[in-house]
Order: sequence, then C-alpha cells, then structure tokens
Amino acid sequence: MPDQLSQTFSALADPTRRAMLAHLSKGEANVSDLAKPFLKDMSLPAITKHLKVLEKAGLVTKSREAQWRPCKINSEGLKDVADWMEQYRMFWEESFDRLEAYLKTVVAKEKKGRKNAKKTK
Amino acid sequence: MPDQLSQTFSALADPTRRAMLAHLSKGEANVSDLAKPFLKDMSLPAITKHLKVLEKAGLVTKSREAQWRPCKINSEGLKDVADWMEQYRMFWEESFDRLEAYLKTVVAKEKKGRKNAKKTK
DNA sequence: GGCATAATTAACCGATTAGTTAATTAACTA
DNA sequence: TAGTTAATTAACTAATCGGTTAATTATGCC
Repeated sequence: MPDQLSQTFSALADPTRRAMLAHLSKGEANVSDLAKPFLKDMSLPAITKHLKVLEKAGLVTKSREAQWRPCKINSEGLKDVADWMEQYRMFWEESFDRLEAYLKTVVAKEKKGRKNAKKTK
Repeated sequence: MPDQLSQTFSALADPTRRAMLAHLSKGEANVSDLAKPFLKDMSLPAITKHLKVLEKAGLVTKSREAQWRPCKINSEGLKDVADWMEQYRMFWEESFDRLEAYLKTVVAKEKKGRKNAKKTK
C-alpha cells in the first residue's frame, strides 16, 4: 500500500483509531490519555502502534514535552479524504437543499479564480 | 472488523477498488468492463474479489442479466463515510468562504426541523 | 448436444496487520 | 543515585489480505 490516500483510508478502517481521532477532535491529549478508554481491551504498545498508523496516515501529529507525547489532529489526512469524496458528492448528497447550497459555493469559488486548484487523482 | 464503517473505509483503502468505483461513477458496467484496465496487472478472479469487498462495504451493487453482472455505485457506503466526515469538517475545511456557506446550510436545516437526524457514532 | 463467453469458487501462498509480553529508553523526583 | 512514570522497541504469533492457478457454474448460440 504505497500511496498516501490508501494509507489514510486504511488508518480509518479501525474503530479504535477512529475513537482516538474523535478524542483528539476535542483537543490535544497524551498517549496515556488516549489509551485510557482502551486499556481494558488492549495493551499500551497496541495503542502506540495505532498512533503510529494514524501518524503515517497524516491524521495525527505527535510532539515531545518531557516524558509526554502530546498528540493532536492533523487536518492534512482528513483533507485528502474530503477532497477524494468530492467527486462522489452527487451520489451521497441526497438532500436537494444542501446540494443546491453546495453548487452555489462552487460557482462562487470559480468567480474568485479557483484558489483551491489541485489534482485529486 | 465487524462494523460496517470499518469495512467501508477498508474497501476504499485500495487504489484498484477506488479506480473501479471511479469507473462506476461514470455509469453501470459489467465485471469484464471493470476488469479491462487491470488485466495486465492481475487476474479476473482478483477483480471478482475486489468487487465482493466493495459490495460488502455497501459501495457497489451487482445484478444479473444473462451471463453478465451489471454493477453500479451504491450511495449508502459513500453516505456513511460522508456522515462520519461531517464531525471533522471544521478541521479539513480551511476555506473560510466555504465553511461559512456550509454553516448557513446547517442553520437552514435546523429551521426546517432536522430532516437528517441520525447518530453516526 | 457442444462450444464460447462471463463470472465465480476453491485451494493455496506470501506479506501485512493487530495483538501479545518482555525489555528498553527517557525524563522527572525524592 | 534509586525509583517512578511515560512511552517505545523487539520479538513473536494468529488472522486477514491480495494475489495466484485450476476447476466450476451459468448463459447464449450454432
């Protein structure tokens, strides 16, 4: 699995990792904070591994502060997924209201000169 | 991997399967049509397996027509992913314009009485 | 019936994944 | 220095994944 997007989807294909991400969506947390809800079910090294998967997927960044490793959400990975999803919006966006609202933003963006131009493969 | 969302993410974590989905986003196709671009790289049974993964993930449906199996995109799986993504929109939506536009649709929806109320876990 | 086409199933294999326990690194604290 | 806390690394294992080849099913056509 060489490509980044596959790695990101793969990282999200696990309920433990998604729960860790949900935790981080509420703010920074150390490894042991993230681990706490799962220590009944799995060991700390398992958590370390999950975190590494999230890091490689571009979904989490980890820094150092004494013996702690504060982690936070990295929007890059999420952005990649969101960008990929766009090409399928017409399929999953069943509400006419919201699709219409979305199409307006597309028009608005075009008028402004395509700030976010980028190939999504 | 018991839960549906994990299965869906897992199905998307493969470039061959994403390419097949992209193909189907242009319209229905038989298994051999979907297979054609990949037959240099892998066998037909491999394609059958990939398709089965996409089906179980709720991303594709397959029907029967004589000896052919016309496949088409199933929006359910994509919808599940999109719904899950919503909780992270504030992270990946960096353009203020589009975030603002989105927030307007939220307000509009609230006024209408929350048509799309659903737990996404 | 006999053959070609479309697709699936079965059985197998090597690589990766998700977990384990035990040992180790690194920083603070008394 | 010795001990504690936070986290990682190493080595291993069972299960899953992505592919293979060979055989099988199912349909249409002469």
